[in-house]
Amino acid sequence: MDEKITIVEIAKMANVSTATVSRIMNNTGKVSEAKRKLVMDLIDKYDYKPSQIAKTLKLSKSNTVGFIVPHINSPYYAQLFYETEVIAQKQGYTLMLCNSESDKMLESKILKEFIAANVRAIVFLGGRLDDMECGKKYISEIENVNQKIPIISCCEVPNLKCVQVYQETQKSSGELLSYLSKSGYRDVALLGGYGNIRTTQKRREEILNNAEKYGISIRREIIECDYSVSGGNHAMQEMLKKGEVPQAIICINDLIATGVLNEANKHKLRVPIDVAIVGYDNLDISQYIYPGITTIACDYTAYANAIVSAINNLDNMECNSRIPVQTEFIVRGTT
Amino acid sequence: MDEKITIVEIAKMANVSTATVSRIMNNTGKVSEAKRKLVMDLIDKYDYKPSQIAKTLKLSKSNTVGFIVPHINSPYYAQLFYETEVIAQKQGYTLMLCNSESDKMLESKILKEFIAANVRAIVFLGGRLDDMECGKKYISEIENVNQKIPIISCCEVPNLKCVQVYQETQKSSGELLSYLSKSGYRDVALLGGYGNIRTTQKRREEILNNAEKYGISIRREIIECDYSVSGGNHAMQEMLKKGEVPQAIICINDLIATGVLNEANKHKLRVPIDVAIVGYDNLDISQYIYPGITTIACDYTAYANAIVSAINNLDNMECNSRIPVQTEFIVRGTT
DNA sequence: TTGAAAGCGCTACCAT
DNA sequence: ATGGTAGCGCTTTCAA
Repeated sequence: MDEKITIVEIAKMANVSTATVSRIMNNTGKVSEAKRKLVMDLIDKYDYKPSQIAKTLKLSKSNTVGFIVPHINSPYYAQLFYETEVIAQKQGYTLMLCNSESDKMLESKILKEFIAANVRAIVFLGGRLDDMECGKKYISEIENVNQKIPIISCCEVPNLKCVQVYQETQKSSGELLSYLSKSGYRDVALLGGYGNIRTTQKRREEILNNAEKYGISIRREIIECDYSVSGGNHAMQEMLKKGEVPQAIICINDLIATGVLNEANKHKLRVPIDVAIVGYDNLDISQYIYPGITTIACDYTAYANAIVSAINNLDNMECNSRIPVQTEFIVRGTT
Repeated sequence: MDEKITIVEIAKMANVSTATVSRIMNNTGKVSEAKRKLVMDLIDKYDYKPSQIAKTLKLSKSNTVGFIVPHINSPYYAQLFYETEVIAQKQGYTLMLCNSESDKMLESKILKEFIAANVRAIVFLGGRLDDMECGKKYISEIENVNQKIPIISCCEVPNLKCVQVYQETQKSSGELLSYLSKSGYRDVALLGGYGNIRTTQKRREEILNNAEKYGISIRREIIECDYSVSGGNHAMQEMLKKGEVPQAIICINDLIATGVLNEANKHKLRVPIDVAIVGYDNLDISQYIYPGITTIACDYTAYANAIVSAINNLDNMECNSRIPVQTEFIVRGTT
């Protein structure tokens, strides 16, 4: 292993103090042009980069951001993390990423690790914040941590005191209903997800509460399933078993919609003639999977920008900020 | 913001020295049972967790690992990262994840950030290491960094002095050819990827060099495309335009295979009767997309275990270690 | 068994 | 314009 070079070595070689080197690197305070040049050359020559560890300890302020997702191998989280990291990286942040499996114990462990790592902020997705049945103590843990390190919740949680950045699907769900109505779909079913998940419940209610005014009837029964392609497969199998297929199925995300589409293909149902399919999120594959999934699209770039902006403005931000990110309704081949 | 509690506060409240608190937390040195209990209670009460930053600075050894991928929104990288993080987390590591876009400048920037963050090790995927046309200076940068921080290359790179963990597809590609032969596929094409990418070239050669002995003829022309579903779509369109479709298409990964499958569906080709499709990697969706993609499967868990083991054993490891991870040939509906 | 104190690499205050 | 130095929170050696 090579010796790691420090500010002391640079200072010695340049015959200046560490203070001067520090000033030069951070552009703080006046330094003569001669010394600046001398020191910069040394920095270049030795490819010196100051220790973020020491800097963080000294300033008690790091450029690291903690990111918690249930599982990054789910394309929605992967896409959002991707966009966020790309933007954050350009602004000098480095992201730590942990999978929580939506397990509250593990979430707590990760939260503690992030505190110990002195991260600048914590971006929190899924898990307890998305769970309406989550116990009070887990929510207050969030608020306690938020006293030490700002938490950005990517779920809208009433009464939770922390910055919240989330998708606003209200307008799009109206457009979806309007479109379905105009296209002649009257018998429509909701499918997938679980009722205790905030995001899911919100999407369902937006549909349920507005369908009537578009002359659409939503089936009473909602077949639930987990948020994956196989979830969609199973749910569609169940629907097929139970009887008549509706004219259109609104799946609670694109992964489930993909599973439903597969299952429809398998059973020789023609999409969208025999059954239309709609999803949410607009995953990358949704546009490439034949015949293309009609979806209420997340604007990942806007979402990521909102998150990074929030991180940048943490100091002058209401602890109660609510930052909605607008979605967009996109029509493709499945409707 | 709450005051962050430190070892000094704990020590004061317990009327002991910080040395004693440190000994208790780390189980190093003898401490009387009375003091141990006293201090432990305080630690619990205040939910105290020592600053990893200070610890890292002091010990010049962190529990952070740097992970570089071209783009985490690609399911192969997401799955591998996921498995690795889950295992690493259990062993006390925290992972930093950066997207390089396979951009060599950005890779260099990230490498420097990881050094500044004093990460324990760097796991490097894709980009320059997978590029046979990569200039010498970028490779020697890897070796230079490796002098300071161990790099684990997830690509087999001849002559590169660093630990290398990679998929070994040799055996599986034999099984694939044998299977295709027995199933009566004689006219087979390779499709997708780029010839300058090591992993791709290796896969192609394994097929090309062994097809004959199984009585299979591989088409001369390889239509290239990027490693995505849309890449597969386009490549298949091109193949369709050029003329007769082969009996089977070996796609260089499952994403491309998915695109090819979609395009086949779109053109009413029956899979596998009119054309059979094979992929590599065994992504999650490969088993759910109807009718299921036949693939040479990556064993993600084994791969992740190999990576974390390597991180654990870095000290007593040859700087030239080569750690192959065996793949498995899986037959599904597309053949 | 325990404590005092040096020092990890850096920044910023206080002098000059 | 420049340097000396305290101190961020921790571990570990040295003494007692």
